[in-house]
Amino acid sequence: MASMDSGKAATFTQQARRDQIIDMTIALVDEKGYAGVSLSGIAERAGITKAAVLYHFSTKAAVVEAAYQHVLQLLVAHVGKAVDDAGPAQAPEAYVRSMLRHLRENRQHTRMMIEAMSGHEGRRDTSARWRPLAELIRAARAARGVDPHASARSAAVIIGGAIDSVLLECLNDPDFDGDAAADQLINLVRPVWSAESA
Amino acid sequence: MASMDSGKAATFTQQARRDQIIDMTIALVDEKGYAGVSLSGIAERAGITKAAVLYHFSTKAAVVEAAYQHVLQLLVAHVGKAVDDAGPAQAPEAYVRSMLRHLRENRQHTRMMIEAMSGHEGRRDTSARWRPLAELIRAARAARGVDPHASARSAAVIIGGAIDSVLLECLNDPDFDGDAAADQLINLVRPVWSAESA
DNA sequence: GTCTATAAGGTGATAGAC
DNA sequence: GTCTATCACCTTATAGAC
Repeated sequence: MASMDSGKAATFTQQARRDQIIDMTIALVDEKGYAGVSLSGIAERAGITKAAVLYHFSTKAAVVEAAYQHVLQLLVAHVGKAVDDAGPAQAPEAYVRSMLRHLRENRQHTRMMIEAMSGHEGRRDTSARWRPLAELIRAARAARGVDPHASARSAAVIIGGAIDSVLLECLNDPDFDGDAAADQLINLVRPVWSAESA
Repeated sequence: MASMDSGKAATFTQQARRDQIIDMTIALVDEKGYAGVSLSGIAERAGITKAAVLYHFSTKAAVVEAAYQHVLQLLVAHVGKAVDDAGPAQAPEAYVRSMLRHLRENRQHTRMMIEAMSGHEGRRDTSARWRPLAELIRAARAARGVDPHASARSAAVIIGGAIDSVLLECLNDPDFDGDAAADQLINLVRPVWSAESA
C-alpha cells in the first residue's frame, strides 16, 4: 500500500519524495500554466522518471490535485488566521488584504489558485470560491447593523474577481504597484459591508 | 497561395470552410476550455479530417488565433459603438455595461475571452485588456473635472477582473442573477470616474 | 518498496494522391 | 485547389526487474 495517494503513515523518504514532487509541480504550474504540466516535466525537474512519479501518485491528476491542496491549505491557514484576529466587523477587509498579501508573497502559488478557478481543467465547485467571503460579508453587515442592500454572493464574486485580476497583473508586470491597487480595491468595495445606499 | 491564413481574396468555399472551422473552434473552447481544443476535435465537429483543417490554416495556433480574433472583433464592435454613443462622461459605464451585455448574450464567447487573458496559453500583452478602459476613465475624469485620486490603470485592472468574474459565475450557475450583479458592480466602481475622496 | 523498460494512444504537422 | 494517408513525437499509464 505504499503507493497510496493518501497514505496516512508514509515512510520518511516517501514523504520527502512526495513533497519534492509537489514542489516541482507547483513551480511548473507557475511557469507553464495548468495546461503546460506533464509527467515528464515534473519528473525531469525532480531528477527522476515519469514512472517514478506515478509510483508515488496513482495518476497525473492526483499529482496536481495534491499540489493544489497544498497551496490551498497554506492560503486558507493564512487568511483564516487574519480573519479570526480581525473580528466580524473587520473580517471582510482582513480577508481581502491577507489574501492579496499571501499570494503576492508566494507568487508561485498565484497562477495555480487562479487557474484552478477560471480554467476548465480541474473544474471545481465555484461556490467554494465566493461562499467564505459572502459569509464574512453577511456577518460584518450584521455586526455593524448595515442594511444588506445587495446580494452578498454577487459582492463576493465581484471582489474575488478583482483580487484575481490584481494578482495576475502583479505577476505579468512586476512594475505594477500592487500595494496601491490593493488599497484602491479595498476602498472601492468597502461600501459592501460598511454603509451606503449604493 | 490558397492555404494562406490571411488570404485577402479567398474563394467562396474557402471562406465558408474557414468560417465553419472557426465556429467549431469557438464552440469547442466554450465546452472544453482552451486546453481541451485539438485539431481532431475541431475536424470531427466540422465533419472533416485534421489535415483538412490544416489546409485552411497553417497551424493549430493559427486556427485558435483566428477564432479569438473573430470573437474579439465582435466584442470590440459592440462595446466601441456603445462607448461612442455614450460620450466621454458616461463612457466607462457604457463600457462595463455593454461588455457584460454582449458576452452574456454570446455565452459561447465568454470562456475564450477570459482564458485568453488569464491563461498561460496564447499569452498576450495584458495591457491590451486594461488600457482601453483606463483611457476611458481618464477621459471621463477630465470631462467631469474629477480629481484623479488613484491610478486609472489599477482601476481598470480591478474593474476588468470583476467583469470576468461575474461573467464566469453566470456561466457556471445559470441561476445567478447577472443583471443584479452588473448593477452592483457599476455602483461599486462608479466613484472611480465620478467623485469621491476614496 | 523503488524504479526501469515498455506499451498504447493521441498530438500536430507533412508529403503526395486526386 | 482540396483532402487522404502517413509520420514522428509526446502523452499517460502499466508490467515487471531489482
